[in-house]
Amino acid sequence: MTVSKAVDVTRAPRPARKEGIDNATQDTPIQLGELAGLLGYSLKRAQLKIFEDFLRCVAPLQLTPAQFSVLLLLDRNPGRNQTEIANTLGILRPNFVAMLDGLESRDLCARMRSTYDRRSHILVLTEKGRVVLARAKKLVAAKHEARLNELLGPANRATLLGMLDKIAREF
Amino acid sequence: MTVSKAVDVTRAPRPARKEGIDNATQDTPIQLGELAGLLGYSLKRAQLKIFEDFLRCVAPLQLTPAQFSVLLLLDRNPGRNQTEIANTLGILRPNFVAMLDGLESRDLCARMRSTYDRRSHILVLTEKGRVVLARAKKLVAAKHEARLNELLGPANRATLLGMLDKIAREF
DNA sequence: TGATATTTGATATACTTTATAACAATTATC
DNA sequence: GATAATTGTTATAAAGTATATCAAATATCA
Repeated sequence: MTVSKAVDVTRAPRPARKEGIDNATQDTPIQLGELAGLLGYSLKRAQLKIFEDFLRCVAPLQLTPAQFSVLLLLDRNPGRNQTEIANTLGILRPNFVAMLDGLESRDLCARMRSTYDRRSHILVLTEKGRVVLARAKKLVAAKHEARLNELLGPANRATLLGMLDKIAREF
Repeated sequence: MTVSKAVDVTRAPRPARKEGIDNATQDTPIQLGELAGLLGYSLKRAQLKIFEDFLRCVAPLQLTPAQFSVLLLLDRNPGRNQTEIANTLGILRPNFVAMLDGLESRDLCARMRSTYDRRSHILVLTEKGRVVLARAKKLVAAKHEARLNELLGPANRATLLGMLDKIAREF
């Protein structure tokens, strides 16, 4: 229904050539044009690639990047509640509930009512959570980040990280 | 229901101090820890920031980054069909249909049946589409990319772009 | 040539991510 | 002590992303 009437887009029907403009360009690669200079475009494509690789590397542990980041934060910051962890990661509190449900049902972390503010749930890693996190760290370092180092070199990798952090913080 | 029993996580109830571990850490900023060294994490945060800014800068034209990228490709690559454009942008063909419906309903582009392969829809920018794209390019260059140049400097921006492209292509 | 396979755009559908409003329980404020 | 704010939660919706399937059209090849 959104399809317009059939129109010949070829500049002119040339009987001598068998192909119109749409066929003539078929073997030519599509030009990205100014898209190749757009930082946001490259950023998005690179991010997708890196998340794909992260998922592959850590597949044996069935952890997404977001789940891994939660476990990391819980390990480094004991005694924090849901709101604090979610805010730090840019996760909205309502969405963090289901995410924690998943981690808790796998016995990777636990919620405990704070005795000082009974509204809060203090988040802690379980023993299994610590084990899984340790394994995940090793996989990420040995497979994921190592592959990045191989591609960019340590110095470039550090430079890249610095610029990305600057954008994330100051932009 | 997923909430575990109330447990006091404070190491020991010390009567002399009014605050347990969960309260004592409340004024301390959360430590990102190794999260700060994870490229994927910084990449994601930076990408979100950049897309937010893109949306702000181009808000008068009501274009998302994805829509902008489609218009750019159509302008540079006349005579291509939906599959070619969608594949280039990493958009799945079924999802590209609704996206094109939106652009076509705003008279920014049009589908035309190819006379050489009547299965295909040749995509073309409308006159309005060209005008809107030109305005969008100016907004992006003058506001969005200019701000990035200000933050990073032209040389660093080019370096960043190069590394992101390398990741997107070779990783 | 004609039967079979492939391609194209489209529909239906589902899952994930992200976003907002509202609620009960609890705590803070004045 | 009344009112406001916070916490975790539920419900819900809008995007984004993914797969299977279909009819029409084209390609393949025996």
